[in-house]
Amino acid sequence: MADPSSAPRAFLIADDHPMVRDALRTALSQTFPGAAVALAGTFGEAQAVLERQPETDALLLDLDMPGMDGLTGLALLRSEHPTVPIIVVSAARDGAIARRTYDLGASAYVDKASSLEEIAATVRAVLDGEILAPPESATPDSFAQRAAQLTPQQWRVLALMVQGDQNKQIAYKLGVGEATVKAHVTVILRKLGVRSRTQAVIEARGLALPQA
Amino acid sequence: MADPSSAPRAFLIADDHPMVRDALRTALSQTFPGAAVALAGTFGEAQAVLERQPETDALLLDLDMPGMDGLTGLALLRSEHPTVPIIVVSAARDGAIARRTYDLGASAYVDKASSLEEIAATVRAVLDGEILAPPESATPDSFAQRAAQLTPQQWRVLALMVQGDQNKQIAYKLGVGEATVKAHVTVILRKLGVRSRTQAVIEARGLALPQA
DNA sequence: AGGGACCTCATACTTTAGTCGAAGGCTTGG
DNA sequence: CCAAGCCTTCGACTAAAGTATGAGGTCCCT
Repeated sequence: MADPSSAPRAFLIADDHPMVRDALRTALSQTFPGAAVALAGTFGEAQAVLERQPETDALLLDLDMPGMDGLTGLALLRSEHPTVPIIVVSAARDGAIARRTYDLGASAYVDKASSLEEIAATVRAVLDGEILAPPESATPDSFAQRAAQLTPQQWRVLALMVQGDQNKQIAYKLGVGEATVKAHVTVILRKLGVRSRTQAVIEARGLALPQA
Repeated sequence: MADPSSAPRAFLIADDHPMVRDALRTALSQTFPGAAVALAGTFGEAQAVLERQPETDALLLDLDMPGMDGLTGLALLRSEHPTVPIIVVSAARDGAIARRTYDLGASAYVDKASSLEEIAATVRAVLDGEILAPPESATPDSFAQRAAQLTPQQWRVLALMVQGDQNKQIAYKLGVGEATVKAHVTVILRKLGVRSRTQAVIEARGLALPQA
């Protein structure tokens, strides 16, 4: 470990709690001297930062952030920037969620109750190329797996569907025609294995919040 | 106000997230040099610390901590140590909760999304003897209120909508015509103040699983 | 240069969703 | 009694959602 790999690291911390951001930034700065740490407090900010800085070495992502509906946002970031490793930092001590984050391509999952040392160690492991073991995907046909088949634009459409937007509004927000949105919706419904927009929204929301 | 009151301050931070504890401790140490900051990760620990150190100048208390049932724990601490000002630090951006914390004797309520500077300012204000005024009056019309106006049959329809059923299926399950179901849906949407079935389902599910 | 995945859009169509007006039953109070 | 109000029901109509087919464009990989 006597590796002074002075490659300057670039990180992005996405969390809506300033306190958590500060704590994580401090931890990363100490563990990786000279690292550039970007901060984002909303889903949109995180997207913008990644857009400007695609070479980010790791993204520490909080699932409970304004603008991203739980795992939907994670999936969208993953499909937009497949090369950026994402370390999910969540308060949910629910094992099921952890498993689904792996299904959606997260590199690691750490509980917010972890110490900063543990988190730093996890980041280091991810930078070393490890993908912390997905604990045996039990459900062979989980919704998360089906959802992982969506393309970036399809995720964007789904994200807006989940917010209750209609096709016309989605088309406007994405700057495309309504026909295009409909085409995407059709594919989304087929990929998710549901028969209506409402069912898709229910399932996608189930990604964010544990089932009832 | 040019008071270099060098009286060494004593604080207690009660939060189950180590990161949050660290961040708050750092903030307090910088704002109040020489301050003694105790930490607690559970309700029981907080109780023990207060028992040993009844002269605590302020307690920063997270409502979501193991051992205390939300506001119940706050009330208990208040009755055990009426002289210790309590600053509630919560993630719930629900105005109703904030109001109730004041009812139970909290000196201040700050959102976890606040910056460390804001929190430090709040602590200073409380030390100066202020009890921050319980702000806004009301949740003007919560979704629950709106939903309470539904008739029994409308509730049945909504319950099936929330499960992803289509009007035709709902009609069959309730033994009525599809036109009837549609009529109910129209009224439901108006009462809930939404413009589409999807939005109604989103809101209704948020009612069952209260969370962000 | 070709194949493939993705995004885009148009047109035409079927199905579902949602609105409007109206009727009948039911209870309540003047 | 009977009128007023609410609930339920429904048909006819308009709007939105979803499907099918085809097609043109970019980008990337081989």
